[in-house]
Amino acid sequence: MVTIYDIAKKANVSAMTVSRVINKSDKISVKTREKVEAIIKELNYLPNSSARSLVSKKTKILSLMITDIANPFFTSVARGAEDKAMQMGYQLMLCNSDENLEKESKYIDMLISAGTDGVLIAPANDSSKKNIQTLTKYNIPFVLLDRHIKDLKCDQVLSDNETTTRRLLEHLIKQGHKRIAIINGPLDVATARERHQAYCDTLTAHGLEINSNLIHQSHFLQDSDISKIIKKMLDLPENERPTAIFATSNFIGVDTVKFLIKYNMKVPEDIAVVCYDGLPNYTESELFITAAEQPSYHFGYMGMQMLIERIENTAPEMPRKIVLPAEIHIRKSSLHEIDKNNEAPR
Amino acid sequence: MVTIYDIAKKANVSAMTVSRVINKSDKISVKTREKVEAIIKELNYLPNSSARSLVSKKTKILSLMITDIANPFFTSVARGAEDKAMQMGYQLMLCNSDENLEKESKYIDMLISAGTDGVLIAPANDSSKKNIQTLTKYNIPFVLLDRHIKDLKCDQVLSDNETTTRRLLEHLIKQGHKRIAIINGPLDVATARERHQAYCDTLTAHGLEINSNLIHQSHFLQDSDISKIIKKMLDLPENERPTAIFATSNFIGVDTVKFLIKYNMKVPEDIAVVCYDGLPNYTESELFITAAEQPSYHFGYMGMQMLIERIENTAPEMPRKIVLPAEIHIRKSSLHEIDKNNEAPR
DNA sequence: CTGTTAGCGCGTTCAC
DNA sequence: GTGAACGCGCTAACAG
Repeated sequence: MVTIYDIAKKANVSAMTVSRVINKSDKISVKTREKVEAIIKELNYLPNSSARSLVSKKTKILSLMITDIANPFFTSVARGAEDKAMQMGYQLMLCNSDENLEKESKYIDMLISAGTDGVLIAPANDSSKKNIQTLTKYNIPFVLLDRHIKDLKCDQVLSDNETTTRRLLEHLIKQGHKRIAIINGPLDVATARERHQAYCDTLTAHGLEINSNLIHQSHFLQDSDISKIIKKMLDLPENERPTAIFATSNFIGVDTVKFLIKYNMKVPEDIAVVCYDGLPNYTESELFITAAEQPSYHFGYMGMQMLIERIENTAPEMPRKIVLPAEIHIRKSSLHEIDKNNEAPR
Repeated sequence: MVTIYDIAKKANVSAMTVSRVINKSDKISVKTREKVEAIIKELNYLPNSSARSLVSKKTKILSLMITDIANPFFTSVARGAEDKAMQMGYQLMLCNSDENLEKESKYIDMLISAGTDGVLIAPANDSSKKNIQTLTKYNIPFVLLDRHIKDLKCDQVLSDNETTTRRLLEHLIKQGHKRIAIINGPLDVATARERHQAYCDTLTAHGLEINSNLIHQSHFLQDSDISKIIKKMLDLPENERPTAIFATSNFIGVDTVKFLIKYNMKVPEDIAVVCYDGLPNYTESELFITAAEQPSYHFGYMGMQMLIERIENTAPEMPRKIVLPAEIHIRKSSLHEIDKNNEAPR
């Protein structure tokens, strides 16, 4: 391994001078700088980050903690985060918590041990607060991604859950739907809770009843057990069955449609579906599900930007909150005027 | 920051004893071990990886270099790689080269500087050899992923390009197709080259002519300019037009179908399509494109496993080569007996 | 402008 | 079983 001493010896200068050249100190004569730089190139010298970090307490490593890289939302977040990190001269450490607190905790410990400069984190759920406070104990800056945590003062980049949910539901209401179900993630996750609240508020505001038979929780991972939930709702008497379903995540939305069809329901004729968050259009066909498309790349990109600004002390003292709007794309899964006569009296 | 000295002082032992406890040395009395362990827990001590690395020359950081995390193939690879790394107590550094040699080179330098213990790498192209040799110069183990590089002795986990290509084409040939086009990635990428070779070999073996008007190269990123290529082929006289197209990657396949439809061609009636590598089925509908589905998760998982075995010296001296088979899924895009009379004489 | 000294936190080496 | 001294590669602080 080549060290600054090897360079120093060959250049007839001290190690300190080499260090100064590497760190672009300006108090170096042009002649020695050029001499040293030439030898650095010749010997293919690359600084040892461990040694540097030991002194500087900085690693130039940032971390991204997400709950599932297989979810296209987070894939795109990762892409954005990585682009920004790279651009600013940082490396990115990737961590998948699988919505699991213990895994998250283990990762946090590893990240602290590795000396990460900062963490962009989508917490598994509200109890992640404890894991995040471990970061605080070590003075490691972090930015909350997608999922808010109560009473945690920090930078965050979030989705506009209230507005987006309301707009999706009002689209359904405008189509004549009165019995709208929600299939949600666990309520100890902020996004699920906020979407739940907005769901209740919007129905109430439009004079619609909130029926607990139409409110269901699953989870956000890919194999969420939607089948049972659908079955349960289809078993309701016809005049209590939902005529529309609000799915609060991409995977939930896809599975909802899948199982509706499996149980011989027509979408949107029998039951309409709208979905919070979209999926990439890989297929040749038109997209089918009405979805609130999120700017996922920017979640990662802007989250990283805030994190780096925080680390490099170019950010204002005050915590910043970025709320990214979603774009509602109305598609076939919700485009069907329901038959008003079919509506049973309440 | 808590150090072993803080622990030592509180436990009335030397730092060395603490170090031995942490590293699970057996030459420690049970009593002191327990005392030290209690204080470690109490003080939330986490070892400083930089200091450790400086001494041990190991970081417990592995790296994954891929060309695009937005490509579902690599997303899944990343998932597999991360799972294995985590399981074995390593952290994963993620790098996107964007099929770009310079970006790849810059990343390699960063990784060396960061002291990565090993790299699982899908090289951008044949010229990546130089970047990879930099790793060798620093004695950093690596495993080639997906893309072979000539005369590079190393562990590799690859796709069975020859067999898979042949089976896809023979399926088309069996359907009666005689003019089969190929839309490929750049030929300085091993997978593209091998699929090209297998394409030529298979056609020849079946007595079909190899027509340069039906051989096209684009690239593997998402916005590959397939439109022009399709247009060019549709501009051929009817009796020279392809009746089927072999797309050598998932994104190419999707775009091929998309633009065929855009130019008013019916798939598969006018032109059939088969594709090397699949895409996740997010939609409610049946998948459409006939595809060779690759076990992408295992590319990552097994690649990491080989890498770790190499690092921990539990691997045989000899380089290992794992070839993972793809599963051919025949779907609608290629299920149409072509009209034999429509075949022009040659 | 350049060099010397000391120390970052830990593990290796060699004593006891 | 335990401890003291040294050095990993680098940079901050000071000296010249």
